[in-house]
Amino acid sequence: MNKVEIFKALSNAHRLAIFERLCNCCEAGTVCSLETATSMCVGDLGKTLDIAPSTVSHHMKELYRAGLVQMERRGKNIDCRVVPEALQELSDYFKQSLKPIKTGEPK
Amino acid sequence: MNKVEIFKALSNAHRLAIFERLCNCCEAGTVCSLETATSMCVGDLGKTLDIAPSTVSHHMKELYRAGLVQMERRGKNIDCRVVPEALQELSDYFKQSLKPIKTGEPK
DNA sequence: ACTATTGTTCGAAACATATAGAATTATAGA
DNA sequence: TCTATAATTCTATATGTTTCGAACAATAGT
Repeated sequence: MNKVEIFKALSNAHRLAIFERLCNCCEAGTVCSLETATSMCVGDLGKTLDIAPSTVSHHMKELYRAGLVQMERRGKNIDCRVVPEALQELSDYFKQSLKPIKTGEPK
Repeated sequence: MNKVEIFKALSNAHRLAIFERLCNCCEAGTVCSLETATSMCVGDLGKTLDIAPSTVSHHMKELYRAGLVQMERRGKNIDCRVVPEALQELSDYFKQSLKPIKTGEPK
């Protein structure tokens, strides 16, 4: 899990929007656990972003290479979903940095 | 707190190294809470990274603009330290994305 | 005041990224 | 098989980023 690649993937406004959309792809007013989370296809993810399909595709590739999303063909569409382990690891990464308590004598 | 700017700041290997060094600036074998955490000066942060001082300075500016670090002059040096609230917020950001549970009927 | 130390700012070169459009691939349905 | 839809790959261009060195600024000590 390469942190630089991950942060690079999230460092673009369009990609972050796509990523967040995938994180919140449950419809309002529904129970949405990780198991029941709906996926979204590449076309849907690009909507309202005002960028070309080829650009959306490129951004998805970056998110995929960073290990943030999974992609799987389902018919004509390609289902995209967030990799929950990545979210967990990132949450832990910052939480751990927050509490660098080590054993021993204080300075 | 602009997420894109934050991830952009962490998306470079040198800047991430500087950031992590600041997160772990307590010496091994010491108790190191946020209050007692030592700061590091710009020069120290650049050591072992093999980049010019002007480049380190530029990277610090990026981390500062993103709100990830504080900087304060102390004599000839400029003390740098991580902003703990930023770490907390980032940890929460990913944790929250991990559990997008909403009330209502399942799909 | 002079000097050494520590950082910053500026300008230029090298490198990387974002984007669109055209051509291409894969699938589903008539 | 032909057509429409969904997405990717490729190519080119415009824009941003990283980096260094030189010049500058601020501080501390002599």
